[in-house]
Amino acid sequence: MGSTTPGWLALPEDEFEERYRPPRGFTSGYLHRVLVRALGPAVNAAPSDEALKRKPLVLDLTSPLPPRLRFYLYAATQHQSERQPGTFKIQLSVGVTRDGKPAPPRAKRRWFDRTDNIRPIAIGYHPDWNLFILWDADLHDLNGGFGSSKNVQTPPEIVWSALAKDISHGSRRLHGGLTETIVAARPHRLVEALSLRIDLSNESMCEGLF
DNA sequence: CCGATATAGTACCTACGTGG
DNA sequence: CCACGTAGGTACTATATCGG
Repeated sequence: MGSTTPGWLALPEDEFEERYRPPRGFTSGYLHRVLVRALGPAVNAAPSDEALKRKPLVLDLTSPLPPRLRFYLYAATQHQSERQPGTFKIQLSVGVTRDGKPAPPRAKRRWFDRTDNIRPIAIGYHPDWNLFILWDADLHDLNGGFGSSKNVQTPPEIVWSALAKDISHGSRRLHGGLTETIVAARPHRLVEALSLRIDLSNESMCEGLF
């Protein structure tokens, strides 16, 4: 795997965009490639073409990041019709069943795949603004899993802040008094954002639940 | 050419918080 | 203590893209 050096990984930004970015709608292949490019040297082995198409994307990473993470990457969208203007959201449409990980044909309830103790990362990417948003995946499937296409939202303030400062984080209140921390960052600060994300997740796990 | 799957977008419903 | 208003979350539906 490590011997593979895909051409798209080395392409200049604009050329990559021109060649790989779909005109309308965003494919997993494109989004995953953007992710890998953003992580750069932090990625140990470039995933195969097959892996790039498949939904969650498992990447081998270098220190100080965990050796492996499982990315649930979605295109982040923004609606003016939303209650709170500027709110970003992603819809979780992929998951596994409670116990194992057989593909869910039409499973009512789904969870993130935690096989091999690989931490799931719920991440959204906004193609127009080149911004990554990282949610707390653990927190979302602790509520007995999530429905068919669960929406996960982000307060605009975190996004604005990230656009201004390249990286930012904030928290939002969930029902039940839980607090979810969200990290947003531009691609070149994504590695930092990931570290921060994991740090915050560990914190909330300690203080909130047990 | 047909079918399947994923993404985008909108609407509705419920919970939480604040004010009277 | 009750009522009203706002925000968050869930679900459904439509459209587009990809694969067979």
